[in-house]
Amino acid sequence: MSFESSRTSMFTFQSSVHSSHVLQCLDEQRQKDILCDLTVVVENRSFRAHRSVLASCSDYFHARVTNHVGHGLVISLPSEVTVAGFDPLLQFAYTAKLLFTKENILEIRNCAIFLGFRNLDKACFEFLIPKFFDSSKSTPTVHRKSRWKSKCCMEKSSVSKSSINLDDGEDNDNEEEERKNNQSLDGLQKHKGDKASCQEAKAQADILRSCSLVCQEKSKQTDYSIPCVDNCKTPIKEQICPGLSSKGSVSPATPRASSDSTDQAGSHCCSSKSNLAQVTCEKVVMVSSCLPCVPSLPGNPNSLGFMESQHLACNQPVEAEDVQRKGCPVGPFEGCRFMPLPRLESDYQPLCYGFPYSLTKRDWEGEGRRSTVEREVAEHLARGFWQDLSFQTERSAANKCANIPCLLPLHQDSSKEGCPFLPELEPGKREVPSREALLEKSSYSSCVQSGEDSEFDTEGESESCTSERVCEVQLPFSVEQIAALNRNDFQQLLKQHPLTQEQLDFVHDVRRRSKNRIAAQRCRKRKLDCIHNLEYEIDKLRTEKEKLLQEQNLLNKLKLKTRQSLSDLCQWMCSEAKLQPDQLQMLAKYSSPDCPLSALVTQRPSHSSSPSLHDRAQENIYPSSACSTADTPLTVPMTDSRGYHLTGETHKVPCATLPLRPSEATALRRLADRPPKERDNPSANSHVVVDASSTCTIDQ
DNA sequence: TCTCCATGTCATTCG
DNA sequence: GCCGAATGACATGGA
Repeated sequence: MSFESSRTSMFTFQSSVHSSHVLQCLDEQRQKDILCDLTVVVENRSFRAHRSVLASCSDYFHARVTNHVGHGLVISLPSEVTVAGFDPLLQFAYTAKLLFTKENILEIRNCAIFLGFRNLDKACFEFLIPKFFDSSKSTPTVHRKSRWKSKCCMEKSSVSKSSINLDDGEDNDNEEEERKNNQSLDGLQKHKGDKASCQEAKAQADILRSCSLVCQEKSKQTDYSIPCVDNCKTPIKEQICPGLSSKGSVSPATPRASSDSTDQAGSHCCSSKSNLAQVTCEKVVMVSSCLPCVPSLPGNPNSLGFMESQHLACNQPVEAEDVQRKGCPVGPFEGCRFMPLPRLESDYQPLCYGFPYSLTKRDWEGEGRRSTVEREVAEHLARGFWQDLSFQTERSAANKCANIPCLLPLHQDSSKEGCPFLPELEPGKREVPSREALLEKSSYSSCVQSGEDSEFDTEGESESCTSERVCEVQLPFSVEQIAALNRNDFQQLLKQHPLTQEQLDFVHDVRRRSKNRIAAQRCRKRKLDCIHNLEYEIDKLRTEKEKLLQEQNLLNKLKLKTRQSLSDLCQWMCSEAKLQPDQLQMLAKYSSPDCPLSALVTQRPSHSSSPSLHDRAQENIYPSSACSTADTPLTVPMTDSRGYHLTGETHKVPCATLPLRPSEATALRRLADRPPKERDNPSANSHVVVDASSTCTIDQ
């Protein structure tokens, strides 16, 4: 398909359609029993197939049919292989899609291991089975190497009797003989490491070597539709990355009529609508081939769906961002990918041709909304794709690309490692093809929904990619560039690539929406952060408020006690001073209504009615918090039972500071400044000292 | 069937 | 006038 000449003039055309078309035709032939040269009997049920196809997918079949000449080969599989397990594998061999349910995945896996089906072990089973089943349950370990292969190609010390029979080259139509062979195979597998078997194997080393050579030769072959684990470094570009041709060019989107297989597979797994509804969450289709070009992204399990409905189109584009950023993904999963099946039977619609993945509308629209298993599967596969590259990206970035329907020049920034999908390119020479080359060699086709009705509403619409609904835009650069470049660089890019108005509109629209999408995400994140901050502030203020209220209550109590103490003190002083009513009124005049002195106007002090200050002090009515220490005692003159002062006797009350209003302080000052003779009080030597801070200190 | 939530997109405003 | 960012409003689909 390709030819090479000098490097300057060499061109390579690589069809992205061919492999899929061949596989599809083979499947159709199989269904019509055309050119089928093999009959596989499983549980008394016959399956017609092409030995070359099965040999390409299965080590077991490869070993069984390689040296077989002639037609009419009948291979009866042992009891370990069941119809439920083999039928999906056969479908997989012809469609690269494996449909399975939680119920039959174990059977499929066992059959796959037994038959040595490639591309299924780690990518499919190692993760899914533990996920499907309770982790507490012991899930069988999936062997990376098939039993058959491990025996035939790796364990050269053992050989089975069937190997001998395989080499005889005779048609073996005898079912009984086949069964014997199968039993031999089974016995070989079951008694791995068996000493006797090893000895027997040594005795038949030549036959084993023959088998080993067959396997090795097979591994070297690259013309299999499904890349092998062992030869993943040299897969057929066309098959694995159909949209990619050499030199980093991209072939036109792949028209692929795979709906039949998908529908058939879907109907196969779901015989009834009710059953379908029950198992949809667990039903996964695994697709091999082409998938590395449309990888899922780590941290973005939802990117499986990729395309929004608005962007669904027939020639679904390749996720160029991923390819660009990570290069051609080559991982242990060999391009396998899981896609949940539609949840409803009605969703089994004819698929959109042109894209290597047969996805229904719902599959593509399901971005961001998948079940847990689906997400985990996607994450698993995504990690598998990129784990070696340690690629990290945010979901936004994934969405950014996932929603942008644009075919891109692949491997513009491929992995530094050798990209097996670009075997013709030397490292460091993977350049972005020129615009002319791109447009000439391939179609960087981007199907963009031109209208609002971008969904595949009907089956007919889903199959058709009419020009009324879809406009195809070819771009010489990637969507990632469109979205990621700054303004100047973006303008520079546009200058470098003269675009049509349609292309410009598309590019600007993509850029605008991409920017806006990210902005919206930022905006929402800010909102959430703001809300969280406000909640924190609210809690903080509430706590502070409670604290202040408690302090306020304490101060109120202290205030009441202090006022009461002052009132008592004033009463005592007035009684001691024997103030006249006019004098009391004068005091009240300078006091506020809530001043204790105002009570004196209407209430004549009475020695008997109110306890003396001494008594109050003895009762320790003064709050300790407001009382002074011994350094600032409140010295109260002692009085006798009649109220007269006992000259020279004082009593220190542990309260010194009494908050007074200015008017009160003034009144007290005047009272204190009265000449002793004006006071009919023998204790003329007692006086009141009022300091400037309006606190009253009574001293003698 | 309704509600909630996440997300993308559009329209608008502002710098 | 263009562009980017921010944001409200709306639509959509899954849970």
